Amino acid sequence: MPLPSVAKPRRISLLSESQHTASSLIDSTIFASSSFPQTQFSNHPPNPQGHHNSKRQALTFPPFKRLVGQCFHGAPASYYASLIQSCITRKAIKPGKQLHSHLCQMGLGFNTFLATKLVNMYCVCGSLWNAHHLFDRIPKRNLFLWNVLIRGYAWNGPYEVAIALYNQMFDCGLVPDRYTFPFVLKACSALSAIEVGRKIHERVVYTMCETDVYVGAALIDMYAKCCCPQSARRVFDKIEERDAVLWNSMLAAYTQNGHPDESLALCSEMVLAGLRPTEATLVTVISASADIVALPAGKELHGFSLRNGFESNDKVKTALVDMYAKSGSVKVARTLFERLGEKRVVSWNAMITGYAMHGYAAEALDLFEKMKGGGAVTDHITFVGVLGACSRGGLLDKGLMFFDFMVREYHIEPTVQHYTCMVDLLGHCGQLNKAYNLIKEMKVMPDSGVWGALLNSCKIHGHVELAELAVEKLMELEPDEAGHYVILSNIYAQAGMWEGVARLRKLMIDKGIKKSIACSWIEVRNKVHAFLSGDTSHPNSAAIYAELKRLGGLMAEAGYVPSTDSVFHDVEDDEKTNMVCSHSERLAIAFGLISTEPGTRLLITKNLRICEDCHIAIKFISKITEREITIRDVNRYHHFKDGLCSCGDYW
DNA sequence: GTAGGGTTAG
Repeated sequence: MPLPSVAKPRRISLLSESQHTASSLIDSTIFASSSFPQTQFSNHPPNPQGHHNSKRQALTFPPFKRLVGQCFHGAPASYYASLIQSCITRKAIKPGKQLHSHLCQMGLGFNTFLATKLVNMYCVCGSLWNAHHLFDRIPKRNLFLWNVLIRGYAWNGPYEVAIALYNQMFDCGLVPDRYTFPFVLKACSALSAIEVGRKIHERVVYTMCETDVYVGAALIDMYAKCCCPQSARRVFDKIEERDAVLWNSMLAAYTQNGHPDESLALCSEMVLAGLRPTEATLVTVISASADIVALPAGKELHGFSLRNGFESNDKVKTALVDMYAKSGSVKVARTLFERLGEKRVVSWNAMITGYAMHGYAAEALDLFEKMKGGGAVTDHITFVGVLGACSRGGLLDKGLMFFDFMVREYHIEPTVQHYTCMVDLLGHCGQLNKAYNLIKEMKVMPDSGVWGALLNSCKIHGHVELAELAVEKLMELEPDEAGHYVILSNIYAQAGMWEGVARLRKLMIDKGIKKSIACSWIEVRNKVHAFLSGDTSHPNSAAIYAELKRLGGLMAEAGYVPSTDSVFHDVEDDEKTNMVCSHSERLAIAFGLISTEPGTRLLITKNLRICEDCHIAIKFISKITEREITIRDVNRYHHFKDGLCSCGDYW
């Protein structure tokens, strides 16, 4: 925003001026100076080139000091309040501090009204130490003051202090009000502190604030961040007069907790209830449609946003880039990405990770270079995309270089996701010991994703010892997940260690662990068709199996040799279907081939990780049929594993 | 006389 061009500070009598004029004066006096750095008033971090060094600030502030010294004697508190407000609006802590010091000289430093404004000023500027220090010295603390400080901590952290202050309020005989709750609940959201959050909810009910939309939205957000969407829904249902933000909060609660279908359905209800979707509504539900890989729903939302004046909204457009990229339409995503008015880090990340997800390693890395060249801010998610691209593309040297680059140049501490990419990359390239050493060096606790990446690599390279170690860790982290046992069993089978296969099978029976049912689905002409492994319930089942058999013959001619390593997993299903491998993704592909025009791209979604043999088979099918086939895992959505997917019933 | 809530990448 360009700064106003008033050059000289005016010297006038202020006592008869309105607050608005006082505010304008301080604006023009302090902030109009062309030498004052613009970044001082923005949310951006200080310029590393040091544009606002002490010399420049010294040049800027004297006019304000003169103003303070010459004009303020006898001014009413409301006048000072408006000056502090100017500092708050511009997040200008230095003039604010000067004003604070002046008020102390005038004996107004602990005036509750003005001091509360000053505490707010320090909070808004992120200087919680100053805010708290002043708070401690104010003799008469009212509820308003407590709320201001709690809000400061809820915005800036440490969040625990916001909760501690909330508890201290009671000791001082104060009762929280409808303003207190959203602040303290925000701190609970940040900490995922569900127990504290529930206690606060009890207090909300006790103080009859449950139907307030602001409190309600904060409660919904708290339950959403604590992975309790059902509790969020109960709050939502109790509020009769709902505004758009309340609806948006509930939509986000569903989207964030892996219920994109519920989010889309609720959005329809919102429109039927007569509410106009806002930017946040669209961003949330477009994100939901990306998670569900429901391209028709996503396209519909794209159309809706165009018709309702969001065509030039960059946040909505970024959500669309993400949706198209995740759905495999990377070209459409790129076109939209290029049309963005301002490319923010989120937009770059959506495009880079979209490329990485679908194996376009060169495009992802090329875009990353463009991002760096344009001087865009880079964050840890950018590197999840970059390292993911290297991992998918088998680019070992580049992956190692970027990992090093991220730590040394960008000072980004690697997260568990970065390590997962690196273990996957090293492991796939056969450097299993290096992958294991990297896990041992990790500063963060390795999760099931990291050990799973190592286990998968062990399967590819037949490394029994490390696979046993990885499964041992995975059994601790996810004791009921059948997939880990199955993979180890297959590794034993590959190595001819049949006693190991038998031992694992017994272990699974003893523990009562059943393997998850793999489900894949494909959308053809606006209808979703879902398939289970070995499924024969589809009306076109006979034609699907005939197509699979035909493909099997063509693939054999093209040199495809089915892998025999998956004995534990596959033989039972395949015996039922005359030895045609009928994994769910292959059924979905066969159905897609007989139901769509030649040349149509096929997008299959799968709820479990695709096996290596199907990976190879799909490459053959793609080559033979000249079709682009994309498989997307959505295995993070647990509800797909609960048997909800049956043919055609999903919608 | 001062204050409040939601959304965007793997």
